[in-house]
Amino acid sequence: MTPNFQVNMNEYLPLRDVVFNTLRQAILKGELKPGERLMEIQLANKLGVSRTPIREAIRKLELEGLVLMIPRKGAEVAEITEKSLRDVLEVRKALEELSVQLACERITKDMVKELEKAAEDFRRILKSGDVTEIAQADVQFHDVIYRAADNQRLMQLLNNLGEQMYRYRVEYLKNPEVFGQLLKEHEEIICHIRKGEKEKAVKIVCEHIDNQVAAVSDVIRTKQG
Amino acid sequence: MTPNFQVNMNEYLPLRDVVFNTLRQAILKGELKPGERLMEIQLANKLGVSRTPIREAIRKLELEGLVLMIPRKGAEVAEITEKSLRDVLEVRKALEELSVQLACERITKDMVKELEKAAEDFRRILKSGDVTEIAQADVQFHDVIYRAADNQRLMQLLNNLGEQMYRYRVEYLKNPEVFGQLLKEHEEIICHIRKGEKEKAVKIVCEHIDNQVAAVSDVIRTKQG
DNA sequence: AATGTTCTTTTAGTATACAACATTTTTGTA
DNA sequence: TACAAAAATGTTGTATACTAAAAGAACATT
Repeated sequence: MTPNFQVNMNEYLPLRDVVFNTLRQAILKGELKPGERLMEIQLANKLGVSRTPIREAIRKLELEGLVLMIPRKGAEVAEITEKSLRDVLEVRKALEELSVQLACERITKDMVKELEKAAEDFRRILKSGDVTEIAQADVQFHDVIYRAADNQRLMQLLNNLGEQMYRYRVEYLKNPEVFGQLLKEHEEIICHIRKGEKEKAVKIVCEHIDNQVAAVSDVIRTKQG
Repeated sequence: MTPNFQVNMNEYLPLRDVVFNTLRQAILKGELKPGERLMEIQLANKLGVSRTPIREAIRKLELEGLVLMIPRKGAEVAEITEKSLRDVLEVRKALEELSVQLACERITKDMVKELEKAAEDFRRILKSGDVTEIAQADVQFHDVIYRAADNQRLMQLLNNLGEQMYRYRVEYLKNPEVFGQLLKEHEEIICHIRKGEKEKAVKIVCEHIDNQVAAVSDVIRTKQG
């Protein structure tokens, strides 16, 4: 179910990737705040490694746009403005549309079953009320759609864009009113995908994202204002 | 008068970025072929630097999908399959659509002028017949549209996706029949953007990309078959 | 007191050394 | 001759040392 987290004990992970994931999570969860400097020696000591893996991890974060490099000065966590978030969401909407369109065309019987199972899991976890778990279950559901779309590159980009919004998605889910809405949207999406009704499925996804855009904008404005 | 050191600052590029650009160009131009191993010491000697900047450059190429890392083995130039290219083009089409849509909504008078100038340049360079220059002028034209869309993230992704196709775009342009077609499409796009005719502009762009998909697929099949 | 200069400290940029691991080759035995 | 085990070779992964540059503090000069 979760190929990304099925960690094989025999599988080797270079330190740079461990550091990369650690720093990324820290940034996305807000533990490292925008504007904060990332000092190599300090981070190296804190994580118990040398500067080399730290540097290589920062190079990757740089290309992801999560950190900003200032020549001969160092790296700092990139600022997140309302505009930068709007930018991300515009792109994400276009790509979510594409993924659901492709899923309609390419989904297999097995994938439909997986999708139904993901929706079932989501429904169950929704009752628990644990925001983190709900967010994860929501990601799972969308991940099945991404895989059904059968486009590696698209999946990679969507995962990336999704993670960029991590902290805001959690805020958004703290409002229990959206639960029912989300569930309904999931059901509708499944229904349309199963029947291959491309236009209708795309329409639902658009609304889905638009709702998020509105909610997230609220969160941002509230935080800043 | 105190000399201005800020200009010098801007001219400074870390070695890793020089290496990054160099390797990237080499891969995109086909000098480094798919499957070829990237050995750090060898590259370091060749470029006259130490291993560190080479490694950091490879980290960035890795995240761009241009090289594939095999743990404890090293980096190799990523294979380009017909499927991986189809994947890229599907995403690119969705994002080009988005960019032209946004451009219709947001373009300024100055930008319209820039766009006309870019089209004019393209027309002029087309006559020279130099494929590399034509490709560059085409990129310029699209770049103006990207900027008019006023979405940083979108621009970054489109530039990246565009570069992935560099070598195939050049092949595509070797067929002089496409020149007239391209020019016509540019004119039409400008016309529609100026009038803010979103749907029509999007339609042209779709055709534009679809043509490229067909042409590139041909090139791939010919090379492989 | 304000300003300018120099020295110290800190940090990134780069090179190199060393260890862990994988692959290949060689050698010994059946 | 074939096959397996062990050594040799080469490459990456990680740590550290060295250099250059920028920021900040202290001191001197006006």
